[in-house]
Amino acid sequence: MQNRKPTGTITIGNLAKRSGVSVRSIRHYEEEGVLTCYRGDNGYRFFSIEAITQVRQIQRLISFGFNLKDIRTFPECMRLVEGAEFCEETLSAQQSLLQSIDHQIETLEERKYQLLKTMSENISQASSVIDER
Amino acid sequence: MQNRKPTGTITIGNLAKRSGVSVRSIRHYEEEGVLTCYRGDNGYRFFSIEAITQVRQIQRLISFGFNLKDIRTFPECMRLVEGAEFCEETLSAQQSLLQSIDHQIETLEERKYQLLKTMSENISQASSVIDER
DNA sequence: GTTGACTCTCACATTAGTGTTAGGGTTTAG
DNA sequence: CTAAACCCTAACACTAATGTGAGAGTCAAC
Repeated sequence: MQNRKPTGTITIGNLAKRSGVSVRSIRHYEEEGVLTCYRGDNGYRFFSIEAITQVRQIQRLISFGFNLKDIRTFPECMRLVEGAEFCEETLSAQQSLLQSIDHQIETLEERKYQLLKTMSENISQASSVIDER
Repeated sequence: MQNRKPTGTITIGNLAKRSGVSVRSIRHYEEEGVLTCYRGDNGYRFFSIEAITQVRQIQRLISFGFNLKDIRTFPECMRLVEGAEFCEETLSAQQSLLQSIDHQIETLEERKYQLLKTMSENISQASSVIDER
């Protein structure tokens, strides 16, 4: 059991409790290759302590609008993979992330503008829905 | 055929061409109850000319982030259903729509802020979680 | 040595809009 | 009459993350 559970590692349930992420999601992250783990000879997953921050980071990236396929391509340092040091790729990855967010904001601003336009048209037109052909 | 195709109506393919919305989507809108049509005795759907603006409006509402279930509950005037006049409900519906968009923008601004914060911190956070058990 | 708490894999459900295909009627033009 | 071009219903696929449950193995404590 000592060689089955490498020292300094935690089980999936433990990781789930500590990170606040469901066991199901963690398994999914691991299956999708955005999270690594050791496997005991009983098949159990054993995660390093760093995985706690990793899964949180993954959920943060998801909340940014990325899917797991995107995240998998990110530099390891950005995913906080253990052993990864700060790397140059992080900056450009974060910059494109920032760009993506800005783009989403722009899209929403455009929708807002269109809505306001529609609203002002409704007030002036009020009943000109008899056109079109 | 003249009584099968009521005058002033168009077929689904025609509506698709004129509105730029796929036949499949139009059928789906009709099935979901956000779009009305007549049925010929051959089972064909016949839409009024106003449906052209209606399906465009539906897609606009979808682009605002609403689903068809939401849209179905909207006042008819907001969905531009034929015969509907301007009504008071439209304004409040549009206002909550506006509020929803503003909320989404706020969320994104927060994410952007968090990202910028992360970017400025990212050197120091790799080894801040050494608490075991 | 048995029970309870874990873990594993596999697989289907959900949400929503849209694409696609199959199999079969209908209309229209030549 | 026939062929092209429409239309119909029904049903499954896709995307993506997560929930849920079955059936089975494992571990720890009493």
